[in-house]
Amino acid sequence: MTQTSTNPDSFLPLTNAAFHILLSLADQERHGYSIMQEIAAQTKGRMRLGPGTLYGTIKRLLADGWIEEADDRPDPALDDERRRYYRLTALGQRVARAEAERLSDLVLSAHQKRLLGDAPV
Amino acid sequence: MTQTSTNPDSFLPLTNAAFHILLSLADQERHGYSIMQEIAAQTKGRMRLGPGTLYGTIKRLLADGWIEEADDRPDPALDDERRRYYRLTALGQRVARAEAERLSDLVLSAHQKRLLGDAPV
DNA sequence: TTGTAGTATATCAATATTAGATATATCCAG
DNA sequence: CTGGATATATCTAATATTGATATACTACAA
Repeated sequence: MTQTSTNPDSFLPLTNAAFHILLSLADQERHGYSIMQEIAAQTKGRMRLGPGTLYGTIKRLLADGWIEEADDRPDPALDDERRRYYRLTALGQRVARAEAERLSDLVLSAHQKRLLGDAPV
Repeated sequence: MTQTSTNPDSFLPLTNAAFHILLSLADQERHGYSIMQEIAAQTKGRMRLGPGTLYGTIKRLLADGWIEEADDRPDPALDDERRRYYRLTALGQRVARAEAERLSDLVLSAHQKRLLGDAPV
């Protein structure tokens, strides 16, 4: 039995920081500092990860096998040797999708309870 | 200046337990045990609050003024004297709505990054 | 070349949150 | 009259988060 059949639901719910980090890596590899900036930009500055939360969570995500360090580095001219790039693993992608679905259900529920406007039934 | 102008965004993000409890109270008053059952039902058993999380979080929500105890009790024939009923305060409703909007943005972002299917642009 | 703001990673202690165990007691159906 | 579900509450251990602190490199302008 391969790990592919692991049910990602058993890992939910994710912490806020963990989901934000996985989401920031969903479309491209990033290094820690870039993850931090992406989250701040994506949330219009409302969500800010301090270094403790950022690197602490990254360490945990690596240990859980949800992200991995990428060897391939960008064009050396644009690179900074200090950086450590990360990408989602297959498991990490499934966990992130499961969490996104969970949140989607929650948002739907908020519409049904009239907490949010014009409910999509 | 009344409390009505307080910016609920400053309280975000909520913990998972806190948002689930607020959401369960969005459409009706409930007592603790009923909140627990509603959350389990709403999430198809995926999210379960233990008594520690449930009553601990309720205590915190009361202290923050996001929920309050309701004096009016249902038809005595259907009631159970042990129960303590809660309802959202005006502030609690605004906080819950702000959090729901935050989650809605996250879900949108997940669609845009192709983590979830058929993105609503 | 020197300073300094920004980039980049990392750890630590204090605080907050959660889960599960334990406790106590009531309600209700059989 | 008894057992299982209902109902609230607290405690401890495990986890998670925050902000401070630390270190060092990079880029740029004075």
